[in-house]
Amino acid sequence: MYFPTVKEQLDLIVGNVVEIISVEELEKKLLHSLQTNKPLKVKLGADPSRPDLHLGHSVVLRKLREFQDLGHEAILIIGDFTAMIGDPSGKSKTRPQLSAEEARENGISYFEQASKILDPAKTTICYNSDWLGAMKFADVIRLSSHYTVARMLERDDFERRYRSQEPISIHEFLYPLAQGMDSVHLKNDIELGGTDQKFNLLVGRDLQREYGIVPQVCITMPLLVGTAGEEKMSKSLGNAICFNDPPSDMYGKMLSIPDPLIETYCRLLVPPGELFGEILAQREENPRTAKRALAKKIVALYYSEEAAEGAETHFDQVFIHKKAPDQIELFEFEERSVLLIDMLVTLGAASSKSEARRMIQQKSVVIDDRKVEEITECVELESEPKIIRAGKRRFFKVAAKKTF
RNA sequence: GGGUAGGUAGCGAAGUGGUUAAACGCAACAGACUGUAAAUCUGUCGACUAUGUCUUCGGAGGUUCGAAUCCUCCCCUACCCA
Repeated sequence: MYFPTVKEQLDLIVGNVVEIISVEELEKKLLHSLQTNKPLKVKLGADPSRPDLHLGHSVVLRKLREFQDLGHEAILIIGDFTAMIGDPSGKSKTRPQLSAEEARENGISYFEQASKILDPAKTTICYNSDWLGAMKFADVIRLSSHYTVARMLERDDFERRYRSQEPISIHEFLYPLAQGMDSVHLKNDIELGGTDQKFNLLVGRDLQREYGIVPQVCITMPLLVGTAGEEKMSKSLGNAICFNDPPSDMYGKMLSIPDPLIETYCRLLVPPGELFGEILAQREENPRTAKRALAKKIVALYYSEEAAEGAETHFDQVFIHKKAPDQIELFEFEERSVLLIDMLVTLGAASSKSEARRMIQQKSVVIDDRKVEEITECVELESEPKIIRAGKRRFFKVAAKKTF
C-alpha cells in the first residue's frame, strides 16, 4: 500500500485544525507508520443519545475521512455505555437514559449518517460497553485514582459550574475517565474532537501514559457556528442543519446563515478545492449568489445534484414567489366538515386549540389563497384537495377520504 | 449531623396577603420589511365548550372574605461548618 510522505500527510492533516498536541509526536507516529507500513488508529467518539448528525459533526468527520484517504484506520466509538447510564441527576435532559437496544440502534443510525462522509468500508465501529461494561467496581476505583479533583476542575465548564454553584455530579467526573479508558483499550494513536473535547482528549492521553501506552496525539477541530451566527451548532439550540434534513429544509437553512459566515462554512463544510474560490469570488459581487451556490453544493453533497436543483426550485417558489410547493403530503379526513381550529391541531400546525385560535387571529392561516378571518371557520372537505397554509412556510393538503 | 440561601410558566428571573394568568429577558409563534427561514420593527406567547370559565408559582395540609406571598410537615438543590 502506498502512503504519502510524512510531509505530504502533515500538510493535509493541519488543514482547518485548531490544535495538535503535539505536532512533533504526530510526525513521529506518521514516520513510524510509514516505516513499519502500519496505519495509524484514529479514534472519534460518538454520542448515541443524540443520533442526529448535523453539519457541526461533519467538520470532524471530514477530518477523519482525510485520515482514511491517507490510508489510516478510522475507529468510530459509540459511547453506548455512558448513554445507558444516562444522567441520574435528572436535571439534564441532554443525556437521556437509553436501553442497550436503543443505544445500539442509535449507534447504527449514527454510523449510517456518518457514512455520508466516511468510507464505510474502511470504518471500524465499536461500542464501549464491550470493555467498560466488563469493568468491576474495583477497576473503576483504581481508574479514578489516576485523576484528582483539582485536575478535573481544570475543565472550564466544570470550573464555571462549580464557581456559580451549579451542581456537578460525581459521575460527570467519571465520564471523561470512561472516554479515556476507550483510548487505553484501543491503544489508538490519534483522537479527534471539537475544541470543546480538548479536556477529554487530554485525559485519554494522560491515562494511556499511566497505563504504559504511547500517548495519543490530540487533534481539535473548530466548532461550527450555528445558523443564527452566534452559538455553536447544536440540535438543542435549534440552529442546526442536520444530515437528515430534507433537501428543501437544508437549502433554506443554508440561505439563512448570516453573510459573514459564508467563508467559514465554505472552508469547513466543502471538500478542499471544490468551489471554494468560485463561491468566494461570487460573494464579492453578491452575497446571495454565493450563498445560493453554497447551499446547493451542500445539498448535493448530502443528497444529489437533482435534489439540490429541486430544493432551489422549491425555495424560489415558496419564499420568493410565495406560492405553494408542488409536493405536499395529503391528509385525508373521515368527516366532510371540520372546524378549522380542530384541523390545525390535528395537522400538527398548532399544539393546542388556543394556539390554533391565535394563528387565525393573527391572520396567518390561508385556505386556497383566501385569508381566514373568522375563528369559527369550518373547512368543507371534498375529494378535490384544499391547500391550507399556516404561517409562511407550513403547507398542508387536505381532502375528504374517498368512500367506495 | 448542624447552619445558610434557594425551588415561580419551555428556560433565566421579578414578585413577600387583594386589578397577579403572574413584571422583565431569552426561546418559540405570527405580521411587516428583506436576496434570505438573517437582521430590524410590531404583536402573540397556561388551557378551554372563549368578551366568559377553569387549573397553575416544589408537594401535602392549615390560617384568611382573599395566599405564589403567612403557618406546619414533607421532598429537592447549592454552599459553609463538622
